[in-house]
Amino acid sequence: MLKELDPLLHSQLRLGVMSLLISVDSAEFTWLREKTNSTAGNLSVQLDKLSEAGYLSIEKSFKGKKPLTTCRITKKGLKAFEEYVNSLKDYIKT
Amino acid sequence: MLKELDPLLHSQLRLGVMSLLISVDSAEFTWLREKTNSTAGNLSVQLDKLSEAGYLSIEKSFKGKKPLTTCRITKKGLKAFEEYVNSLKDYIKT
DNA sequence: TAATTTTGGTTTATACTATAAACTATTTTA
DNA sequence: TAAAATAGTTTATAGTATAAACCAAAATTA
Repeated sequence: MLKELDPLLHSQLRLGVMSLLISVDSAEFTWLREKTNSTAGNLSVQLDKLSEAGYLSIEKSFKGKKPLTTCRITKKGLKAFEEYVNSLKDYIKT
Repeated sequence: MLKELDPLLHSQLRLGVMSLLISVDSAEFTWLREKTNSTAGNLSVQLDKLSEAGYLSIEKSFKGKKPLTTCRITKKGLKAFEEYVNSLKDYIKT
């Protein structure tokens, strides 16, 4: 029987964000936006969802005088990501 | 830059169906329903979508006196699946 | 044999989701 | 100082996944 896929991660943009975050210490909102090629609004919403789930932490500060949103994957997020990938493998092994 | 993920395949149930279909010659509705652990209604809708996209073919016949829906992946479907998996790899390589 | 349940689905209503458009506040530029 | 750019957030909407409701026939049961 095929496993369930964490619906929070089974979304192109959120998965992209998590994927990017696992390979860096932290990432700025604007960088994530560029890398995922998403709109700011969509990214903002999806970051909130991941944050509320405890999959990433968001820190709001300033870079000079401009707002700066910094994201970091959490332990919980990493675990969820790994589990998701693991479940997904059943679906994509050809 | 992360690639687009074919939205038709980026759905748990549809991906599950396609995943099952690549390893068999053909599959009956009821078998797909059991394997994916889905409701008949949901499966019916998702099969229609895959069929309309040309990703699978649906043949309706009778097994004895009972209706029988048989599904087969198409060449187009196989190609789309392979492309999806390929794109997905960028997201999940850890 | 009449009523009930099961089988094998389809159609449809609804709740949820992703997404972009509209907006805010500040800063930079012309 | 007016206009445009930056760095986002909020919100409206279109699209999607899903199950509930439904249908017809067959099988079972009483």
